[in-house]
Order: sequence, then C-alpha cells, then structure tokens
Amino acid sequence: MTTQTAIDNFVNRCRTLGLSVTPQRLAIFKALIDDHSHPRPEDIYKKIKAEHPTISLATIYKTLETFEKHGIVSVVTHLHNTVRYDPITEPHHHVVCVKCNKIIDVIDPSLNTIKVPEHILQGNELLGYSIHFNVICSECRLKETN
Amino acid sequence: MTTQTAIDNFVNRCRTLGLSVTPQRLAIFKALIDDHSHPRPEDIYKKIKAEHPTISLATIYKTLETFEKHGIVSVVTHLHNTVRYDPITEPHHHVVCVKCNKIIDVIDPSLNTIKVPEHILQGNELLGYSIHFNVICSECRLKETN
DNA sequence: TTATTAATTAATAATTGTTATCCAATAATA
DNA sequence: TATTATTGGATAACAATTATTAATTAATAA
Repeated sequence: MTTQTAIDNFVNRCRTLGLSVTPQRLAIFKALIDDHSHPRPEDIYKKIKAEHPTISLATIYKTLETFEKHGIVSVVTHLHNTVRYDPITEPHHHVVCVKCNKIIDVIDPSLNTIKVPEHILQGNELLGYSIHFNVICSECRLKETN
Repeated sequence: MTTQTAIDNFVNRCRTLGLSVTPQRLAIFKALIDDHSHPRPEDIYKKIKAEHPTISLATIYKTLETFEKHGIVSVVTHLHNTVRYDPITEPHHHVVCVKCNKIIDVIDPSLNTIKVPEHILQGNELLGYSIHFNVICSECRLKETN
C-alpha cells in the first residue's frame, strides 16, 4: 500500500467514524504511517513541530489515543504505564486486560516451543520470548454494558 | 515450592551473588513471592509500610532493579517506560531490545496460529496476542564488550 | 449565510512514575 | 576494632502523562 492510499484510507476511515480530519490529525497520521521505529508521542511531536509550530504535545497524546481507540493505530503493549514485577523467572506468558491492566500468568509448556524466525537470531542475543494475550476481562466486560 | 523454601533459595542466591540479605530486601522478596497480581513498586511499598514504616519508595525501586538484574524476579515487559505507537494494526509481533528498547516488527504468519489455551477464553474477550522476542540487539552487544 | 452547538486544539497546571543525589547507617573485610 | 564498601532513607529532580480550561474551528440548523 502506498503512502497516498494509506492517507486516503485514513480520511475515509475518519469520515465513517465521524471524526473530523483536522490538519493536526492528518499530520500525526502522516508522521506515523511510514515510521517503523514505533515512536513515542514525544518523537512524533518533534517530527511535526517544524510544520506545525503551534501544536501541543497534549494534542499528540489525545489524538493517538483516539486513533488507537478506533483501530487506526496500535500500541506495542498496553502495559506501558508502569513496571510490573513477577516472582516467576521461568519462561511463561500473560493474559493482559487492556482495560484494567490486570495480568494473569499463563504457564503452558506448549507455548514455549514456538519456532523463532531465523532473522531474529541474526546478531541479536535472544533472551526469551513472552506472549501477551490481550483481552477484555470478564469484570471489565460487565462494566462496559452499563 | 513452599514459601519457606523460596525464601531459603533467595537467601542462598543472594549469598552466592554477594548481595547482603537485609531486612528490606527480605521484606520486598516476601511481599512478592506469593503475590500473583504482578504488583507495581508502589503496591509493594504499601504492602510493606506497616512492618517497615521507614522504608523508602526509592529503596523498593532500587531493590527490585537489583533483583531483576540478578534474575531473582522478572518484569512483565521491558517496554513499561513509555507508550510506543505502531501504524500496523494487523496482528504481528515484535523484537524488543531490553537494553535500548528498540522495537522491530516481526511479520510472520506462522506465528499467528498458536493454540490459545482454553482457560484464557473463559469469560474474557480475546482481542489478540502479541509475542515479544526479548533480545540484546547487535548494537547493544557491541557496546557491552567495552 | 449566519447563528448555534459540538468538537477539537492549545496552553498550561497538576499528577504520577521513576531516577539521581547525597548523606547516614549498616555490613563486610582487613 | 578500624576501614571500606554496600545499602538505605530523604528528598529533589526529572520524565511521562493527564486534566483543566479557554480559545478556535468545524458541523449543523435556521
């Protein structure tokens, strides 16, 4: 998909969602679309500031949250707000509620045998891998229906 | 493993590592050992304060970092310091350098067919899953040898 | 078009999470 | 016991995020 069609899709998507396509939103989307570095809000802010000198960092935050809520962009992990410690040091996995950030251990040996793509091992030292099963947990689902 | 043997192991482990087993460290370890909620440093602080009224939150942070460095505890994700956005919304995975927090996309359909344990689907709404391949990247490995 | 209302943005303050600093206290070792 | 290294506590500094509020802009109806 070309950058232009991605932008067109974005615009259509916004219209469908009832989101106005403001210059700020467009700029933020453009800043992200061909960026494979998984930038922080701050990074996007810096990238955009030259062309949009009056944009506020808070706008970047809010816009990205809006985009995420509507599936226009994604976050690499929902557990980015604070460190969470685990007494288990053996390889295992986690269920993560994207609403309340509850974390539950998943200890299942069958998940420890996935085939690691070759290219990951090129140059890097693999320490292990961990699977995040992103869910809306039962408690949060109940709350949602209210 | 009983709590007591876990504590014994901890004490031995510290001795081997040349870490003194202080009351604070013991308290922090104990607070974590049977806690499956994946607590934040703040949570541990609150849990301990009654018995250790003089302990500082900074000590909790420092101690947990020390523990993590020596493999006594683990962190649920290394990407806990800031949000990272991704223009890709389709299911995919990531290589994460635990030193520099660089993130690289892993798009490999064979990783999208893992068998999700049944119990995860009980009550929860599964949105998807994402694998973090934790590595020390080539750049950081080079830096380390200095 | 203009008036009205709703949505969005900017500026900034406040809050939260984390780290650094510095000194005191404690532990390890000579 | 004396000396040195490690650890901890208090607090300041810093970084990331969120909340607040007012101004601006966009959408909609008259």
